[in-house]
Amino acid sequence: MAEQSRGSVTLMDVAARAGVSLATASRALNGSTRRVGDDLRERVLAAARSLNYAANAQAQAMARGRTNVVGLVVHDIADPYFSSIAAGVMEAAEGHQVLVTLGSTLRRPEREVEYLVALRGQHSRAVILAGSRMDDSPVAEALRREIEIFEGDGGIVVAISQHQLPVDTVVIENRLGARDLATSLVELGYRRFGVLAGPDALLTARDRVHGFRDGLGRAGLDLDPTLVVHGAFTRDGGHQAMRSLLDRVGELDCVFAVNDVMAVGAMVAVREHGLSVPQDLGLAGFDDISTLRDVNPSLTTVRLPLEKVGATAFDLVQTAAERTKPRTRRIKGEVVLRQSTRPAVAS
Amino acid sequence: MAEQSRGSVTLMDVAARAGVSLATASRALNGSTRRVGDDLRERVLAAARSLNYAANAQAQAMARGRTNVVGLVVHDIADPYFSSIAAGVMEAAEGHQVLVTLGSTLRRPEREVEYLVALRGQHSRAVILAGSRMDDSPVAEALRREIEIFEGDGGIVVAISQHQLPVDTVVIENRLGARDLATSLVELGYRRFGVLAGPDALLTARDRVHGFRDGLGRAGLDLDPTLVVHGAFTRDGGHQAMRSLLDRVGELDCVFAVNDVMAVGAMVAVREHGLSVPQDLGLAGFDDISTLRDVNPSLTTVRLPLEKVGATAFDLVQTAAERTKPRTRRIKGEVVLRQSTRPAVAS
DNA sequence: GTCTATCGTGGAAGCGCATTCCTACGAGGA
DNA sequence: TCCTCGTAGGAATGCGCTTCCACGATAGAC
Repeated sequence: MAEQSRGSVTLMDVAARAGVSLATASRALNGSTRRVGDDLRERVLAAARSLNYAANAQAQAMARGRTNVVGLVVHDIADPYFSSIAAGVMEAAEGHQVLVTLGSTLRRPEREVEYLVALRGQHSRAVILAGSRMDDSPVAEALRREIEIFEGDGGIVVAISQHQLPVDTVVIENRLGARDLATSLVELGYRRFGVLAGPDALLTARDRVHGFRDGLGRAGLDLDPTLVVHGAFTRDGGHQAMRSLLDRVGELDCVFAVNDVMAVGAMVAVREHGLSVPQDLGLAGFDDISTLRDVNPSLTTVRLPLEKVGATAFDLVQTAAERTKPRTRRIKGEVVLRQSTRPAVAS
Repeated sequence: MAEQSRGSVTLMDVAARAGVSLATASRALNGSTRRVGDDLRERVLAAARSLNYAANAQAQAMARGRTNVVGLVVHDIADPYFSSIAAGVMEAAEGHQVLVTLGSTLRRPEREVEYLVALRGQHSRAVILAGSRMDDSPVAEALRREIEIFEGDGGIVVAISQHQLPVDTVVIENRLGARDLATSLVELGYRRFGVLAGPDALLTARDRVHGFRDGLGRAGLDLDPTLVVHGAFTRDGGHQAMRSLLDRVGELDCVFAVNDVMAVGAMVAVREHGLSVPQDLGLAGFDDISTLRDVNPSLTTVRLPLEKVGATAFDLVQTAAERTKPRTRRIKGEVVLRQSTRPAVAS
């Protein structure tokens, strides 16, 4: 029997209908340290139900002085890398009575700061910054400053990617993964590598290049700097970067794109050029984006458990109370060799 | 010169530092009908800046009686279909002073209702339900009821997909798109079709099958019901469904998967069976998911402007005040013929 | 049988802000 | 010079809720 009154139903309405005080109604609905008699509790719950009562979350937040909103800030939600992480966060949050709000910076780093301010206004319990750090000191400085304020207000900040900020961080082992990949590729017999390196300012991209060079170095190989071309971290970026490498394709036997999306773009560029992967050129990516697992030839890459990354970040949020100093959780990637790097090694 | 005090900075702190009253500080910061002298305004703004003041959003919401939170509820944020829509919504929301909160139902329809309740508690200005309606009367009934309550509280509800609810809706022309696709495939010379149909309860899937059958019918062709197999709306669902069709592959010359993700799974199944697309079998999908545009052979599909869908939904939210009855915005798909349906027609 | 913990309940304060109402002040007309 | 009107600033109220405190009743201890 829903009784719709003008405006929304308040706790007072519920209390009145149940014939109890505001305090009792509140205690019955949200359970507190105080106990409420069974009969009254029942009456209150029944009243709430019949009135379709939904507690006003802002009023609760104000009265309690805290909320259970967790902000998640990503660079681009349409990018499967981030949407996988987001899915991991949301799944982990499931059943924990928290509301996840999602912000997308559209790849503009200064928006990260804006979101942080907005989330502070919301009195967010925590914010998860899920994107590569940038090599951009003014913005980084502003971010650092705003984080300090946010934490000063009692908020929790968790970062995903590099440990560049003095906060709990889920570190993705980009260097290690790229190094292992390089090692594996050398084992397969490749010797002359090109790299599609992504934006230079993006630390994730840079780490992967460094790690890759490292791995080659351990095998006694050099990476020719002129064969490292930068480009956007997207499919088109990979496509363009690969094209600019095509006239030197004779000097290469394998190309490493610093993420899968770029690798797919590169694969198209190679094909358009009349060459074949892996017959004419090996190709490897990074991330193991699940929607790209079925490209043909299937892509050699470094598998990153992205949903686990998100879940780990959420776990850091949940356990932040006990921390005394910034914690680090390392997530490793695992090389997955598939068809794009040698017919014989088809997975 | 940030002065960090215990707890967060309130408007009262700002007013005190500027040497004005609370009321004046509020008016200076948010501009109201009333004017504030220039000197005082300057003082207030300077004080706010130096204290790193961020207005408490819940307090504002409570005092004003409304918020600028817009809830977006999707079935699965890791699915590129939904993440594209989400990106469209968020981009459209950019600069409109609204906070988008994202909920993922993990494909459990009853969670849509739960989110609606939570968002009502948040006093959300609006909620966008971005997922196919289900053919599930108890849940649908509960949803309908909760929508009524939500709207009774002054909230705006916008749906994306089918116009099954009495709310503003962005209708995706699934039937029309599938019909056009069928027509195009018949023009290409295909005659004997199989369909990987997705879950039967999902109206989006069902509409696409119906539309496809419709298109065939117009060409005088029948769709053998035993060649329509259901399965999950995912890559693996497509893979399995295709496998179950493989023993009858001799009776087929083309398969329509009701979305791209399933089509990709199907393509793998076909390949694993030792057959080739399109030489042995044509294959078409639906959605034109951008990350899947580079599969090889490239996929014939129906392009859906998903970001535009999201943007349109947001526009409906923004213009909801003027509506007198549920509005409908129709978004059409466009057939894109690529390599998966005939070597000669490579795009 | 009285006295003191204990527990369930109600009253009321206060969270931070927008906003209404009120006051004081200055300017302009008579 | 006096009165009136317009305007800028301040005090106070209330949004819906949690929680501290007070109070009465009940139960256990002596």
